[in-house]
Amino acid sequence: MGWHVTVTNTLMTGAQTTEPGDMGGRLKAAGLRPTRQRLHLGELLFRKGDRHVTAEMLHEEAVSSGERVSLATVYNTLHQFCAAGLLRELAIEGSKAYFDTNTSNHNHFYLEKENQLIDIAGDTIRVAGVPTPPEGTIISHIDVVIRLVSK
Amino acid sequence: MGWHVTVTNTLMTGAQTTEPGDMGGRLKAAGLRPTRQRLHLGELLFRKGDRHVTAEMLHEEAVSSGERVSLATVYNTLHQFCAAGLLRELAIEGSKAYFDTNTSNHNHFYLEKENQLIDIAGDTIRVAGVPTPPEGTIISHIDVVIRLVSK
DNA sequence: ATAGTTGCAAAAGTTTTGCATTGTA
DNA sequence: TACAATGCAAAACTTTTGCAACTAT
Repeated sequence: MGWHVTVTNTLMTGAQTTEPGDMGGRLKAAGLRPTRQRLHLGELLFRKGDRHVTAEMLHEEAVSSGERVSLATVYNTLHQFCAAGLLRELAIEGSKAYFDTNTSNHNHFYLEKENQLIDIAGDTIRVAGVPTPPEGTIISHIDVVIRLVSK
Repeated sequence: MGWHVTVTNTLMTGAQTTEPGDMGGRLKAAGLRPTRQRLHLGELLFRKGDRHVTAEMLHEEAVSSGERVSLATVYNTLHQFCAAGLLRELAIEGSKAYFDTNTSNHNHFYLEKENQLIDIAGDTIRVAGVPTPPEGTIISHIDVVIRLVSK
């Protein structure tokens, strides 16, 4: 059995989230009440193009920018946004969840030293040779993480 | 630019860890003193073929089998084994580290419902189209996790 | 002795839960 | 007024650290 793979070389250029629009509308469309905290967190997440944040980072940012919000609410909001399809959760490192504002199919470089994630556009990397999944299961999604170290 | 990939379909059959041998020797070879706890944890890890464990799971197993050992020591031991190249740490799920007794290059199915990992032999999956890493960095390692859900 | 190592109690870090409060109809 | 949804303090869970006890010269 053969296979053809066209190799491209594209990094994502950021800022291709669905249009920031008015947060209120977006939240309602997702079935979430547009509360003060959610509006503020939504602005922080989606105003600046594609982002990879931890709960701790977003909380710090919210507090710095003047919003009174607890870390617990940031966690709950991030999970609600995930459930609503506005965010995707990434497992990159034990004991710390990252949330990605880009929910389309794509992959990541991870710079271990800097704890930094860089998007790789979804049509760049090809994965071939995936075995048939065990009986009774189907593939939900394939994660590829390319771990980088300093040269 | 073209590419050929031969698609195989191989799951790992387990029990292909480097020979269990005597743990004492293995630990010494890795530069670790063969203490009672390390010997016992090493037996649990390497006697049974390839395994994917969390610290909590291994601790529970050790205690059940009669060893007096704290969870902290299990963590420390797992990390020492990793540093010595006897184990590899996997980031599969936020906030829980898995340790794999198979340190060779291979990939994983992850069954979300059961929290179960299944090895896929290293020569099965091919990843093509990886972009050039950012200046000053090199690829240390590519993780592919195929997430499964019940049909 | 003593220099280095080990194992664990306690501390730190991360995430989830329970419920008083708020918001909506 | 009733009913559901929200936000956060507190609880739970996961991991790391500091140091007393131990080991091997």
